[in-house]
Amino acid sequence: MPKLGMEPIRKAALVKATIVEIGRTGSLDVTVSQIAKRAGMSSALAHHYFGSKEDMFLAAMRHVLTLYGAEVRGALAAVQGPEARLAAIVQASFSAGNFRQETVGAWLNFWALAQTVPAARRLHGVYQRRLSSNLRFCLRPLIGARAVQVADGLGAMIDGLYLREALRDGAPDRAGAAAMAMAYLRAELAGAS
Amino acid sequence: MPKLGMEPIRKAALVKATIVEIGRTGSLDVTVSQIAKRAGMSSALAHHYFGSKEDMFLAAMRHVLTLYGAEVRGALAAVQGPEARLAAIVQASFSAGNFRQETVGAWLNFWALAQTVPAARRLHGVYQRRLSSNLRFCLRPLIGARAVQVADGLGAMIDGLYLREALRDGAPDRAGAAAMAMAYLRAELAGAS
DNA sequence: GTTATTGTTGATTGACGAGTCAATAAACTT
DNA sequence: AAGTTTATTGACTCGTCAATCAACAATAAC
Repeated sequence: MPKLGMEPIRKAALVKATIVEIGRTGSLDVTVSQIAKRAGMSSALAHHYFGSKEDMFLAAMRHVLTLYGAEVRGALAAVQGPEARLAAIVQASFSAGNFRQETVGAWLNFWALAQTVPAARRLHGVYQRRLSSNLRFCLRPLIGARAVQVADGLGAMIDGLYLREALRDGAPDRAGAAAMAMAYLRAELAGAS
Repeated sequence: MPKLGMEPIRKAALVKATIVEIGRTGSLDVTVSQIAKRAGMSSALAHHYFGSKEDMFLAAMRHVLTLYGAEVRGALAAVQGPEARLAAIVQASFSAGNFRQETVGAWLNFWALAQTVPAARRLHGVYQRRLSSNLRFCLRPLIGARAVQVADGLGAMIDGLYLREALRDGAPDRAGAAAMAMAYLRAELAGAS
């Protein structure tokens, strides 16, 4: 019973299933069959829409990064003033949407993927630079030249908190992670040496 | 020409080769043959000494963690006073021995491994707790109850800096990474709210 | 010098998984 | 209604790789 216009629906389902499956098993060694099954179709169909497994991974990574970017942009649109905007970025980074077990697990594996697959590395680079630029933009009026370093530091801390979340036993601690990043920020803003 | 007493030598060679090969390819998808070849023996011999590939990975991870732990312990033995000891831990974390491309690449993949393999997760947990405990011990006399949070924060930042190192293009920046961690520390120690 | 014990490998097995293909079926086109 | 395009899958190919095995070599033990 082939309805037309399935392509976007199936692709979206596959992307979602890829993220879930990677997050669930905590590994990039998921088979196309597993993903396809979770998305409710045959592996052949998955290959039909995405040429290869790598394409599926890249689409999934792009999706995760897009969601994150959208959340940050949304949060930024709602507030004004450098401090509030910084807080918004941090909050978005640890929002309920992004900072869940499966997504964080996927992140960790995408990082590993970026080590090997050039396209993944490029993708990661784009988003890292975008975040860095956002942070610098907010920090500059507050601490001038030190903005560059603090932006890098905050970025590293956020990544580190994601990493630790992925390896934590027990429930995710969004509030704790966000508080930790904010504490760092407050400390760096206070000591304006 | 079988000389006796080969076991420890071969095992050590395999462990080293495992780390190099994982770091070089940036992935856990290295074949036993690749590792064995780099260690100068047949894959069958590798299986003879380590029962399975997973055992090889675990031994390699254990080795990396042991080296790191030894470096920290060595650095701690040389200095006294909380501030100096904290600086020593940070320095050791970014020492030339630990903070090189291939080792950092291996770390990232071990993190991914810890997501899936319980033994790897336990191993990682042990070392994370040990580091955390070391940091808290130094921080307590300086900032009291806040020591717990700052120790966690510093740990996350160090992990984050490792992560970013693994995905950086270009030469490693030990000094920069260490400076960033120290800046965080200084900021948190200064604002003793 | 015969019998373990340890070291070593080439060849083989067995499983698994990515990607292809041929076939079927429904929907749109003209 | 004949032809084209899109959707869909079961079956198949082909390669890879972890793990095993059978055999051989050298040293030690008795």
